[in-house]
Amino acid sequence: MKTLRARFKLWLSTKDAEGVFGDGKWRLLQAIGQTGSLNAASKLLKISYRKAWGDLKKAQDNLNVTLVEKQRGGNTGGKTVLTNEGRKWVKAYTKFRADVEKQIEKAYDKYIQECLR
Amino acid sequence: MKTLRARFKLWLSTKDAEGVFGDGKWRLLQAIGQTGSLNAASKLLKISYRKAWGDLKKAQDNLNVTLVEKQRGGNTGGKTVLTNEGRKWVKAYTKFRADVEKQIEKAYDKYIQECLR
DNA sequence: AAACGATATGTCGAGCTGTGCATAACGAAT
DNA sequence: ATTCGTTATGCACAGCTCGACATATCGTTT
Repeated sequence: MKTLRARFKLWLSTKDAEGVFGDGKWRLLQAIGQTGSLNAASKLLKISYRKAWGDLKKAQDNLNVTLVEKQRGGNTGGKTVLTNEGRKWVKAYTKFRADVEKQIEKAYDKYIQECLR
Repeated sequence: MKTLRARFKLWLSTKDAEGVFGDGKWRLLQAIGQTGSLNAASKLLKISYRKAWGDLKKAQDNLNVTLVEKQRGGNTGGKTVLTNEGRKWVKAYTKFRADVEKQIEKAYDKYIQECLR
């Protein structure tokens, strides 16, 4: 038996749309929070701007929540910053995800490790 | 805000191979247990025999565990049945998965529901 | 008004995964 | 020996996702 480790993906869906919020969008919001720009955030995460933009749109459209405030123009070209709502989501998902990860580790030790002994 | 629900994917990986065991392979083993045949199992799950066979191989190769006993030939053509080891894995993963699902529900209620109120 | 950099959005191609198809190999029962 | 249904395995094709390009738009600053 090789050494195993539990892995997971976690996300939220609505009735009509799958993957409305998850790790990717969570990281994106965090990066936006750090950089104040969607463009910079995409570079930070090493994903295409195209995808970052699409992900953000998908989240906001389906959740009907304003996560960020976007602004075009200006000498800096524009910016994208988190709203309070957006920050609240980041915080909530951070806790959610951390808790789930921990529980999975525990469940793994309890049920899977058992089987390998 | 639309109604949300938490979703997840769960699986096990080794250092060299990703997705060595997970929901798909778990269901496959269950189906093999029910039908006594890899071919029948793939039909039951509505996946191609090609994939079912590949999945099973991947699991066994990477886990170094004999999950099933395969037999070719005979008037029935052949069969595939679970070994004790295989049954043990099914049971362990069943509990593991159920536990994780429950914990995720709880974490969702605790951290996400909170945010939406 | 000109310029600059970020947002906004469509499109084509590359990569991955799974399905379908084709073909062997197998071996107990007849 | 022939038959029959299953396991075994390669390969070409379809669908989907994401990345790379290509533009268009916007609006503050100079």
